[in-house]
Amino acid sequence: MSAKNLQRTATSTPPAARATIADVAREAGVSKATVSRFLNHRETLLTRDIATRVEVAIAALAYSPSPMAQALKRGRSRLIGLVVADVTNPFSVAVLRGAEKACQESGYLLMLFNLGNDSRRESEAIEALTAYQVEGLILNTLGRDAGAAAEAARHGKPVVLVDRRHHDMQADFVSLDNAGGVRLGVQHLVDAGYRELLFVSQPIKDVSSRMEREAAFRSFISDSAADVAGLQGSTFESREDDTYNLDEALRGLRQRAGGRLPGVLSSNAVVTLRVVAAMARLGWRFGVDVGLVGFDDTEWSPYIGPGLSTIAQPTDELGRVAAGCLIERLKGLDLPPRQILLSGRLLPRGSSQPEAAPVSTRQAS
Amino acid sequence: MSAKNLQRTATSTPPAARATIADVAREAGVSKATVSRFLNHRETLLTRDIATRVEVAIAALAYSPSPMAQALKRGRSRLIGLVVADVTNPFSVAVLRGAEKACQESGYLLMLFNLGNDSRRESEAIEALTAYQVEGLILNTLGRDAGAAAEAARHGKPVVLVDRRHHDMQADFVSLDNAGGVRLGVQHLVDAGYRELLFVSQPIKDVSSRMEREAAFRSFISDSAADVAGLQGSTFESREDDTYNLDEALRGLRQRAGGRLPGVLSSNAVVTLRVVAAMARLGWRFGVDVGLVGFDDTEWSPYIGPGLSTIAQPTDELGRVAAGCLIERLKGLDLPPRQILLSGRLLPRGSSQPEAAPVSTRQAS
DNA sequence: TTGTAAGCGTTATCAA
DNA sequence: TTGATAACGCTTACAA
Repeated sequence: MSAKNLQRTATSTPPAARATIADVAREAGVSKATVSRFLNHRETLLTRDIATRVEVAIAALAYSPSPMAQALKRGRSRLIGLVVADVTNPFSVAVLRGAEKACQESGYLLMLFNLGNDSRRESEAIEALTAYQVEGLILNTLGRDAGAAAEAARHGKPVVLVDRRHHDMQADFVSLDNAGGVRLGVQHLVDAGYRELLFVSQPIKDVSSRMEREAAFRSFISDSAADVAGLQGSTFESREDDTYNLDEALRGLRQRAGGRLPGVLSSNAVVTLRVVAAMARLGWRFGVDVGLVGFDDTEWSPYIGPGLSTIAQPTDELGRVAAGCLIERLKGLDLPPRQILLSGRLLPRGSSQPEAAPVSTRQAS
Repeated sequence: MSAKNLQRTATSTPPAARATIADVAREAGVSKATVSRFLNHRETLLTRDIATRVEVAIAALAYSPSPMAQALKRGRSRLIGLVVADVTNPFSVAVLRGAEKACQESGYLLMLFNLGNDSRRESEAIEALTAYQVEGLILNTLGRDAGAAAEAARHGKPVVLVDRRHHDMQADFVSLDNAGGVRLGVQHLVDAGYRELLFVSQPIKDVSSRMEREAAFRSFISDSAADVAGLQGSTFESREDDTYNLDEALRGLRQRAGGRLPGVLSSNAVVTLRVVAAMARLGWRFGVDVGLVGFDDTEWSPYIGPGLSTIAQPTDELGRVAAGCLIERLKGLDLPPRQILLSGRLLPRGSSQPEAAPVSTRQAS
């Protein structure tokens, strides 16, 4: 037993260093190369006797290889970089969660970089992450500064985009089927009798998912105009803290509706909350005064007013699939860029029922 | 200009390798050591002439040092490990956000490991993270399997605990002032006239923050019994999906209250949501039928019923302070373990007003 | 002030 | 089948 080993088993608290491959080699009386072979090619190439000696030594020293050193040597780090535009966004968190899980299951660790909604830092993030030799990147970002991600892809690092497309980037893309989700929501509003519809989103800028949802909304309205008498639609972009214009937009909506029922489709949970706040300010009731269906189901959706109808995204699934795509690529899958669109699920609740239901019939998800 | 450099500037897409210190040395016509000195000791030790040559070469090759190699050599990785019991928990996310920000500001990157509420994987997490040479750990975990974290600390890696104490662990601890928060909440309920109080929490097990809050609740009640006529308190542990017992607990509360006002103090956002669901099932109104103050302010708190009164935790601050503590230690600060308790803030809303207020007087945070 | 060389913990290429 | 030995990209004695 080596001195190091004694230290390790002793109950005193000297800052015991991790055992290295050299320690194991010494302990087992073999060369470092042999230990390395045991680790990487286990069954093949090794005498039974030697193998067990190494095995014992490894156990005795509680040795585990240094991923850092491995990364340096192999170029592979077992690290995956995740860049999110905003960790505060519940959607991002859910993706994060799914991705982290999938990574763990495949033995990868996640390095996280949060942009805090400052899209200028995107290349900084990608830079930092690639410096650490991450093997691939999952991006839930705007891709404003296209160079950075493209650069990573050019370095041969696979990239997966989640929810937000980058303009000119050839990469796997995982997202909700936005058009389908919109159809689900709008059709539901129409079926419930709402006719004057308003699509409310955050500023659309270059966020692909918002653009797609708005486009789908517009085309649904024009496609259905013939079949559904009196169906009208318009759109509104809500800015943070600009309560005035949102209130006005809702007032306008009701006015335009006239005798018809006014309904809102909100483009995500953040917007939904703003609409909720506006309704409270106006003293209006969901369903009765204005109908609502919103993207993103949250834990609190069932408990706001009569319950908020939502289009739930399979968020965990999105994260998991994104990580899965990446890991497939890392395993060598060589395919042209894929698009994977997952379907949303409509959860109808009181906010899309024109007649107020008694409180006790609220339905949870 | 070297061949490598040409590759880099060309617009074709060969998987251009990152420039290394050797490339820079060659380009500048100096030794690797000189380049390294320029990087680490810039001002001192270098001739003006050589320094600029190196500087130019670095710029030309867009060189940046490999943190992996640096880590291997120095033992320091500029990496901080964060282990959270559950990324789904909004509190954890908020801490995550604050911590990530502080880390970024100090040039550290965060490696994330989510336990998904499986506390048995805690040592696995710490193991994985320390293998990557993280310089320190931020733990928002139960610390059931005490060995792992203690091991890390013994390896000389500073550890900061957030929100949850580990039983026998000597480490910096950052948390809400739970006792103060409870006093804030209970005093508010008492002032509003509620007399029969119930503290509802998730199963307490070994979660220190829950234990502390319950203890504070109990002692507040017994301390105030003399001054406040008819003040009574009890506690209830709510299990997931066990709606029956929660409903019963609330019914019991109202029954015990008799002519007095019944009030609930819920121990975190998760529990608050369960209480909200129970109230909906029972068809009771917040404030009027049962008063409520809950730990954790959320974006949706103002919009549930008459608005939920909450005790807001300075979550971002907690994360930032935790990371700050760690970074101080990494810079060499040598102090005995500290406890840093931050105060909560009471946000009174309709749920703690015995008389129902008109909808329009809801106050947002 | 600069260069040479050893070494951090691995893996891979060669001989043996 | 096993063992030296040379990298991987960097830092740091030690020499010059």
